[in-house]
Amino acid sequence: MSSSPPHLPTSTTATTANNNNNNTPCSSSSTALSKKCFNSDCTDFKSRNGWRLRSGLPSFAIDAPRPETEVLVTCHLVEILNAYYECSAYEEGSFCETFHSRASGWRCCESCGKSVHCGCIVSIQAFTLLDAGGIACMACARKSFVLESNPQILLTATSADVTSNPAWSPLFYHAPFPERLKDLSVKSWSQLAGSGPVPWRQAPSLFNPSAAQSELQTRMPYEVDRLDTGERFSAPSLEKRKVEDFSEKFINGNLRIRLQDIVENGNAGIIGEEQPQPPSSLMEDASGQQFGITIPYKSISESNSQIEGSVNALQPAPPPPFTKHFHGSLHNGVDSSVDGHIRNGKPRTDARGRSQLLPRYWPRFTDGELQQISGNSNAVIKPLFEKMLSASDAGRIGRLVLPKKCAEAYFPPISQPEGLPLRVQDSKGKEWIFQFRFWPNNNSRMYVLEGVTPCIQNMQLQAGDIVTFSRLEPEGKLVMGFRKATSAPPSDQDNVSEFNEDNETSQTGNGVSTKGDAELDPSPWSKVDKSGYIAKEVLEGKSSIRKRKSSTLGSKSKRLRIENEDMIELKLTWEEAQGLLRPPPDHVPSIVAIEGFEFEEYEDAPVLGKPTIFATDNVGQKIQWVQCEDCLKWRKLPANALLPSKWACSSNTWDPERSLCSVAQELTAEQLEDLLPSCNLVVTSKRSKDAKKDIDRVEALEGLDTLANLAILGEGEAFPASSQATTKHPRHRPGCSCIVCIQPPSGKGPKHKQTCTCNVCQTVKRRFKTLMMKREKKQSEKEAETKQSEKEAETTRKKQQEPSAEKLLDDEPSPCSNTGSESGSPNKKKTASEGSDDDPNRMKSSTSPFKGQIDLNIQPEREDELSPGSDSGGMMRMLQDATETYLRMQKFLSSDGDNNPSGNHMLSSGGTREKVSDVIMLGSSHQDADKDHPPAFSMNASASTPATG
DNA sequence: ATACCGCATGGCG
DNA sequence: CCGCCATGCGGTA
Repeated sequence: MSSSPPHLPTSTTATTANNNNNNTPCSSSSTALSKKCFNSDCTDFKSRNGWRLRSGLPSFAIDAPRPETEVLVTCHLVEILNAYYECSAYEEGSFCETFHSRASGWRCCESCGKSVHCGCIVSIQAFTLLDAGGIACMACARKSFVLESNPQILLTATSADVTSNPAWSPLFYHAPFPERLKDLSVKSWSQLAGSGPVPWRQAPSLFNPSAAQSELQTRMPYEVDRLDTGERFSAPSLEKRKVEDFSEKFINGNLRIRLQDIVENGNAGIIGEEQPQPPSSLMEDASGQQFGITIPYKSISESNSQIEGSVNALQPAPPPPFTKHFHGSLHNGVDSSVDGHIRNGKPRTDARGRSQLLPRYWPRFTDGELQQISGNSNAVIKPLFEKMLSASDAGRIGRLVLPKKCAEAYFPPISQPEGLPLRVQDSKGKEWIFQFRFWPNNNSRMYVLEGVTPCIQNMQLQAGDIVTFSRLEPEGKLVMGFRKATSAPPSDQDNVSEFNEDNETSQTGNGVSTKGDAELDPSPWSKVDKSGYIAKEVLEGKSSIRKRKSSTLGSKSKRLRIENEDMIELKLTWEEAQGLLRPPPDHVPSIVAIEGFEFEEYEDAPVLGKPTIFATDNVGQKIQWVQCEDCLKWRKLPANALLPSKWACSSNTWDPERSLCSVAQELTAEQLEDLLPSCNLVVTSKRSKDAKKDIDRVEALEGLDTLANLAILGEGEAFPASSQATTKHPRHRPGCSCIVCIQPPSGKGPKHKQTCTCNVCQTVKRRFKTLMMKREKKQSEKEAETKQSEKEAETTRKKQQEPSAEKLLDDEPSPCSNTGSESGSPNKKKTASEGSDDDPNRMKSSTSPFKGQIDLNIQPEREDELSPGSDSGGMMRMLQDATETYLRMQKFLSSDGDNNPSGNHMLSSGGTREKVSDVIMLGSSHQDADKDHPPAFSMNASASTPATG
């Protein structure tokens, strides 16, 4: 199997392009890009996100413009196949005007006369093809974009030169269109799709080779029949639904193309058709226009030369001896060839039936597949359909469920359930005989191929792989090929990669390879795509297909849409996260550009920057607040100050006066309080202000930490992080900082030893440590709050003179006694919760199985999120560190004025909340009898005395 | 018990 | 609501 792009940028082509053109702005390496925009007019070239060819070739593998005859091709390809046009002009859609200005392909809007370049990825959304011929710019088209009322408009398409290149359509799968263009592109695509490159329509001559041949002889080499369907287009848009809606209108409404008219008159205004390419090979198949194009458009003749020229130019070799005419046969939906397929008194397939073959069954043969199918013969290959193997199909039952319409359209008619044996040749030329039959099913039929197991096994197919059916003309032999599943979650045959940009292993095998199985990827599912998606997890075996509809477009589409949204979200946060990366001290990073991304490369691991709080001071100057590691005081720094992860007052070179921890904090507690929420981070706490402030801070840190996490992920994973799709549970969104998400996908990459000091591992460790510290802090705060609550409760009770009703459950250290004193750090003891506990806070603090111990030690046990045994080794060490930090924090908080004494967190909410006593009780008992007043904690002045031994 | 066959069921578009 | 089809399931060999 050729893993190289069989379509256009075959490796040969790409290589040739690179070799032949000294202007190649880049090396052939995929990792070292020069940064020159092909657009000579570009003045705003920046490193922007590009995408990778499905072949895995660098997206810039296609060369810069070449001689005029190739310009179109080249530019299209370049545009289509790569994102090298990364200038703003490209993104803004003005690329054509700046780059294509001297190229052919310009047309004028029939309405306003505006020149529009027809045939590049940028312009594709800018015009629509008029039914009557010519184009209309989108502005004009929209004016009359009343589909139902104006059947004239629709059929958009690309200009002839574009339509000649079926490869461009896939671009929509990949092109990182600016969001604002998406809708437009979708619409355009819809139209384009509607005009649809459908090489593959009903094969009236399927079992009538002569008919096919005659047709072939009367048609252009690249001619392809137009389908009177709106469904036979690949729907690369991000929202297939739109496309489908459109197609429905297309089919059912006035937009329906009158194929017959087109065919007969040749000028029905329908432009070229485009072969829906297998998404897995979209990019590779730029030269696959052998599917042909029918361009009844008046300019077809003039375009044909271009087309052919383009094709030839793109092919690694001169036009193959064979012509893979993917001619569709003419039919108006009731062609005679299927007239014999009468079942139940009605035509076997009516026009609509044939025209409504689901896109997922569209054949998406790659050039390589076709070539290999045809071998060196002059056979004409007619791709019929393809189907992704379901678990059932690939299972041992040996029955391959055939899409009904496909079966009825392309397989011999059968009238008896027993069907008939069907001889099928596999990609290696081996012949198999399957029983083609059907089952009555709900007044319908369910077609199956029986006895496919040997073949399936022979081809080493599994669920998720795709079997393709094609036909050799004129002999009419059925050929069954296959395509190993893409590395991406293929999920569906149509639009397998609507968004996924993974192109590297898009075709791990194709069933038409004649090179034997050796080239088959033995574990196609284990491949990890660029986005980190582990297909194996998704589609491995039956489980992946188990949910039978999970592989349908819809669900996948939704999922992908979500992922796409996530990608956007992640991208944003990624950028933010980037801001947290700091070079190691005294390190000057070298800048490397990888696929459009600029990276600072450090010899040492970059460190996570100290999270800071950006603000604007009273004079309007942008500043940031950073907290000293040691004294926990907040210091004001210039906004542009880059801080290491560890920062202390002593590093305050910006404000020498405050470079000592002893210097008072500039920020008042109130200011800090105001400041912290300004982080725009979620504050869910309903606690008192004092508590809230700290919570906020924690939240802020958490948020930052999450960002840092992204950095971690980005660091460890392939860039760009924004394209990473999580294979984690849906709950784990990008940015999720849970322990699961911060781990590299299982099975991905080499295992990291515990002693590994790689960036990822170190970062993860840091992350864990930070996590622990945060939790320590939280816990401590809760403890303090709880204790305070108890104190107040005690006080209240004392005041109420009900002390005797309380039962001492446990000793509790006094947080008050050690305020501002490290030496007084309490050996807090938790009280076991007895009876009901309406106080959620206390509930939490009471859940510890540990009593009478330093609460910090029980932290890991209390943390649901953390498995106690998850890191038994370093846990205590981290906890010790955390403890130190916590103590410092306590000290800081306590000494930071009266506004936020940590021990004074009043739990203000909750009607049953305990009042806080300011009296330390020794040996007093809790009042647990009263369920409305859950037992309060008693305080033990003897903090060092554990209650439990 | 197992495999196969044929049909039924139900999710989903 | 309907049709498709993935899969379940009972009957049979």
